[in-house]
Amino acid sequence: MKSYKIETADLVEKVYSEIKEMILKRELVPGQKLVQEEIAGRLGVSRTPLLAAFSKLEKEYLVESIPRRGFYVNELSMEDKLYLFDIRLRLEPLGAMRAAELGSPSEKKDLEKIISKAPDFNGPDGKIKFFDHDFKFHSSIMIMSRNPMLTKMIASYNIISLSNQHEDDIDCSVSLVHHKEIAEAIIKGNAEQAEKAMEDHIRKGMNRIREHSR
Amino acid sequence: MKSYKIETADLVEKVYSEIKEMILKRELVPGQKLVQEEIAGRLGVSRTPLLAAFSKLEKEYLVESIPRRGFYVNELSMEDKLYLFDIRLRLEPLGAMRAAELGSPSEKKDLEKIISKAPDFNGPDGKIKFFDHDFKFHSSIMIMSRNPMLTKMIASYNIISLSNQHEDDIDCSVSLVHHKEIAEAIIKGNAEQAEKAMEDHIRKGMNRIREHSR
DNA sequence: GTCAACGTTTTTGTATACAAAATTAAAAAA
DNA sequence: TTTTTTAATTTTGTATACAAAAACGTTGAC
Repeated sequence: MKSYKIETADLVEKVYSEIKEMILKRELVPGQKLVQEEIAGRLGVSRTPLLAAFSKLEKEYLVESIPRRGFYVNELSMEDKLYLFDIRLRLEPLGAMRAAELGSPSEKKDLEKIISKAPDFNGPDGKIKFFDHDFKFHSSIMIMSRNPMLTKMIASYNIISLSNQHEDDIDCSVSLVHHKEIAEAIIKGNAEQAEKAMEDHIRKGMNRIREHSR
Repeated sequence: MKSYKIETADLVEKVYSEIKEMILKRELVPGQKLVQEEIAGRLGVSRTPLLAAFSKLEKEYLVESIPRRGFYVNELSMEDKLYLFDIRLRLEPLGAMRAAELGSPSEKKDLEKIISKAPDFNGPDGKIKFFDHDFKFHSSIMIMSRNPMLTKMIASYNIISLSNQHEDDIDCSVSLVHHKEIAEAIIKGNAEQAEKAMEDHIRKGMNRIREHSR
């Protein structure tokens, strides 16, 4: 049945964020083919807005289009991951620096809260919870940077980076210590220290990936 | 008449680049409404691939979607441009550094050639020619960086073209001196120097824009 | 002459239709 | 059995159809 009521302001945008979220939540996993009718059915839309949403996601490296074959959740090779890290290694420290300079007191309080209210990451779904926490932490810093373009860019890179990360190559406890250091520098308003701490954090992640490949 | 032959590998991509070119060449001007049937007719496609192309362009900030109103060519504000510059200031030095480390001898020769074969930028269309030259110079360094994501990112955000658009009286000669310094460092394989020189160059451009706003 | 109300036309948003390509399944050959 | 061929099915790419919203024009009131 064809319904001609306009439910949302922008269906393409809605579909786009829903798929993005599904990728972050690992309901859609790297390498998986996105069969259009299936996804469309699941989201209750037709293929027209879906195509537009896929095209947006493609620009963020979240999905890959293989002509005449379809769209796939992007699966990063080792090299791809390192390329992405090279970029994150430059951009996230910038974000942290700006966050220290420009973040509002209330934002700083929220950041503090994210750190202190971190749940327990042991247990069966601990890794998933950690991914979620990690994403939230990084995102909120980018938002604090007051550079909306940077925020959007980093958000998508982090999603694809996280979704391609193997569960066994993360070490929550180490990351949490880094996070705390970064947050402290930002809250203090020490831009240089925040930048450096973030750079360190990303570099460690990069090294872990590099080691894991051997 | 409905033709069901597949002419191109990817029509969305083709339409996207055609519109992008029209915008960058100012055949479509900021603020202009992109009436779908009209553009579709002009490009000989239907509105389905057009919507996807618009959605991609929206992610690059080249067009803006106003729900139920349509798509409009977007004009970047001064602030937006500075946000982009902040990003560019981090990414292009990275590209220059990697180019110095990883660029092949033949690529270095080509870069040398771009510098030495620079045309005369005086005269009526000198500005256009300079933009073209500038774009080629920066792009080829990004390609030399061997990081395809970085290359695509810089290209897709049109960071280079957009930064220039703004300047009515750029000082070619200063830029050309910078370019020469950057190229020399890259050719020598001095990564650190290349990085620094590029950072300097971008920062100068940024300052020019900033001053221009007052 | 300005403005409001109403009808007409255009344009958008989204579903659907359908040819061609890709995939899968089935049948035939080695 | 394994491989190859061929037919059936699914899926993609893109045009088209059509309801709802927006834009435009016209008439009539003030």
